[in-house]
Amino acid sequence: MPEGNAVHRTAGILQRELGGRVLSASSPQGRFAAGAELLDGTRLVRSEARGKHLFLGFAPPGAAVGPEDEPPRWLHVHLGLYGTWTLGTGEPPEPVGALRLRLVSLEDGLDDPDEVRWADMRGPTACEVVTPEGVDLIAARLGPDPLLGDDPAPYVERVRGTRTTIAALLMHQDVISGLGNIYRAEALFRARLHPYAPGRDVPAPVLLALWDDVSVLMREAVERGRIVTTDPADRHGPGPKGRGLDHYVYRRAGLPCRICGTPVATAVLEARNLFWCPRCQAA
DNA sequence: GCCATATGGAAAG
DNA sequence: TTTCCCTATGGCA
Repeated sequence: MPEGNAVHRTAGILQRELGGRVLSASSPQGRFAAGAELLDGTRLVRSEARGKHLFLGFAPPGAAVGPEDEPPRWLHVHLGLYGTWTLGTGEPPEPVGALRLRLVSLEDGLDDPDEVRWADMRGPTACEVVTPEGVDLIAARLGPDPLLGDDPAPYVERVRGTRTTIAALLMHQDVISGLGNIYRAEALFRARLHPYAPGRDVPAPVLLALWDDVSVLMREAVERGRIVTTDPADRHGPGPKGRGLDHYVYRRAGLPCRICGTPVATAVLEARNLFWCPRCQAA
């Protein structure tokens, strides 16, 4: 259930665990059988993320693919809301349920069964084999990604050019890519921005500060494997168990704002739940 | 253990 | 605008 941070993290893990290896690919569920066949027996040579999209580059096992060479074939994955990767070492477990794709390392001469690596993927919204041009086509639909160190100018320009609310725009992947519902709510709170402010009314320096803020937060989350947006000084007081102190307003409807105590407000915007503090984020 | 909910987006209608 | 994908988590019994 990833926002951009989790996708970038997964890309790194897959690169580390399976990168450079020849893999078997299968679709126990059957729904990706044709695609898996195209990848079966090829080598994973690249693992990259852009926004919430994951791209795995594959090349024939014998081909010399250097850092500059473009893999001829890519697996494009978008996990959507339910999708998930599960990785492991050793003998992969018997496939259970709707297993869309299984990748298993196939190195000749490996005696140690623990050196077998596998990766299972379930429930993705998108899972397809595409050409390099196909990758470009998908990337062209995406706005700048804070985790890639992109130039934020196009994002600022898009936001400043419309009356659409800032809360809606932060979720539009063609405006800024990688943010999801948690970062939307938390970044707006940290900026003390009202979610319904029209994009054109938000000053460019404020938009740039928000960009810088999520860049740092998301980078931390890639390392940590978990989204924490509260500053340490604000991480106090009674709260739900577990991750209850990680956020300022996300999923805290009706609970007191960590800063001012006002009950956190909620509304549905473009079919997604929105959370904000009506006092700290005054109109 | 059961049940409601959801960090998303594409396809269908 | 609604439906689908069909997993994982957290709260509660």
